[in-house]
Order: sequence, then C-alpha cells, then structure tokens
Amino acid sequence: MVSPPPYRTHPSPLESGLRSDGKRMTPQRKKVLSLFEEVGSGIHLSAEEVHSKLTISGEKVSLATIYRTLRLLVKMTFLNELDLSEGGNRFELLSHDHPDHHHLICIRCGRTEEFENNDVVNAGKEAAKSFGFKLLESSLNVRALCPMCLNK
Amino acid sequence: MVSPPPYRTHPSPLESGLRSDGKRMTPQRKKVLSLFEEVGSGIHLSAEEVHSKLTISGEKVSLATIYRTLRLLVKMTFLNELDLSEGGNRFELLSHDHPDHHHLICIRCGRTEEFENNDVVNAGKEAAKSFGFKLLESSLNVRALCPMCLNK
DNA sequence: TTTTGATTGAAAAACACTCTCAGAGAGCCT
DNA sequence: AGGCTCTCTGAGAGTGTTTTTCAATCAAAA
Repeated sequence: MVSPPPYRTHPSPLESGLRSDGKRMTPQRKKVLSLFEEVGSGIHLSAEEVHSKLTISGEKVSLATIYRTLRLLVKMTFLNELDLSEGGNRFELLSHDHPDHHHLICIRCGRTEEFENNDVVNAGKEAAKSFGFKLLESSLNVRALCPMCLNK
Repeated sequence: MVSPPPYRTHPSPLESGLRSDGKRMTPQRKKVLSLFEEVGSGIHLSAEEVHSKLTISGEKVSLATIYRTLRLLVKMTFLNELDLSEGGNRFELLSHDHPDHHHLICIRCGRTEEFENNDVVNAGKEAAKSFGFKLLESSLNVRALCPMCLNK
C-alpha cells in the first residue's frame, strides 16, 4: 500500500536548484541536507560525522556519495565549508542571515565558537578593493586553546 | 672568486636556537631555511615546492625531512604556516616586523597578496577573551578574484 | 512504460602527510 | 684525530582524508 504523492508540492529550494541545472533530486541528497537542517546552523560536521550520523539513524549513504554531495551543496550555497584543518574539513548550514561569521577554534580539542565582527568584514572589503580584487568571502580563523584544554 | 670563510662566525639564529634545545645543525636544515631566505618573505611555498626547488638546484633532501624541518622551523618561529587549503599547507618566512598579516587569495589562479589591519588583530583578541580562550594566532583569509581572472 | 543519462556504492587510487627503522653523521669528549 | 653517543636522515610503509573509476541503479522525460 503506497500513499499517493501530494498532488502538487512546491519544489524545495534544493529540488529546484538541482532541476535548473540538469541535476536530479535523490534520496541521498535529501538526507544529507536534512541532517544539516536538523542539527541547525552553527554546527560543524565532518564528512565522516555526516556518514556516521546517517548510518546510526538507519540511512545507508556511502561515504563517497557524502563527499560528492557535500561538494555539491557547497557549490549550491546550501552549505559552507570551513577549513579549520587538523583532520578534515567541516561543513555547516549556510545561514543567509549571518553571512560573515568567523571562527574561534581550539586547536587541541576542536571546540569551535562563532562570532561576528564588522571591522573584520570591512577589513576584507578594503583589502580586496585596494588590490583590485573582487571579494567573494572572508573568514577570520582564530586559533586558540579553550579553557578546558588550558588546564591540560 | 670566493672569499674565505671568516675565522670565527657568530652562530646563526638557527644554529643557536637548535643548540639550546639539544638539537643539531644539519645541512638539510640549513638548506631549507636558506631557500626561504632567498625567495624572501611574502612568498608561500608548499612542502612539495620546497622539495622540487631544492632538487632542481642539485640539493638532495628527502621529502620526509622537508616535512620534519618545516614543522621544526614553524615551532622555532622561523617560518609561518598558512592554511589557505586547496592542496596542502604553505609556509613563509616569518618577518618579525609584520607579525600579523593577512591574506587576500585569488581562488582561481592562486595569486596571494598580504595586508595588515589592526582591527582584525583586535577582533581576534576580543573573541578569544570573551570565550575565555587563550589566543595563539589569528589569520584573516579573504577569498576573491584577482583583476586578471576577473576578465576570464 | 521505455529510454536516457545522471547518480550511486564499492573498491581502488590519489593526495598530503607521518612514522619506522637502520645507517649516517653532528657535536662532545678525550 | 679518534671515538662515543645520540640526533637526524632517507626510503619506504603506513595513515587519514578525499577523489576517481566503473558497472549497476534509478530519476525524470518522452
């Protein structure tokens, strides 16, 4: 017994974005994006974490597909890629309300805090302007030790 | 016409830094640091590039040693490590006159320009302080397109 | 439905980097 | 100068992350 599909759903942003580019909506892509929507913006997941979270909830998506999908979602601006290094990149839901937030990273345990700062955004703008570059995005990464790791 | 070596040279900063830590001055270490001094500060080299530059000038230093030496020179604050991602980290001579400079990177051709900005440095300090972190280093990476790449 | 070609999973490869270990050699001692 | 000790090096194996390959699958258009 299969329930009929809704008579006419508005295509999701993901679906219409894919369609307009000759790409297809697949369960795997939906699952990856949904996971990020569930955990909310401001949470940074590695490809491996996405994989294990999906596996735990009984969804089988191969790691290769997760990497492919993450790349795709970054290109489609659904996700933001963070190069905080130290064992793999991380991804977060791109919240268009907070386009230019920066990261404070504990290099020991990986704890990450976000902050915003207009001076930083302006510094990036000015620098780009003075060299004749077209700015795409700027990110300040502050490498530090969190209170827990400070006490060994 | 080669001038004779001075009878008694002051130990180089590298040599005295190594000595004071029970480490040894080796030709390999000298060659790697010399390369960075030759290319000057503001030039960012990857481990692979250091390797091939040395190989081309007839110096044989293994890649493993280059990685080891780069790590050492960063720890000794002779070099600065940049996480501009896209295929490996890069290293540059740390100029102690310009301790906190930031990077404007053309994501298409890799051209990189540096700039300084006190507001950025302060933003990093404030962020660390407000979360109770101990700041180690902050770097603003501005991803952009350079004038050449803008015209395709 | 059928067709078409994008997408997937699994495994292999690519990549950047680190480690292991035996031999070489830097620096300290006569 | 010669010897000793212990760090350093080179070669190659190993590691962790990400990408690619390729046959099979499946989404979407006809």
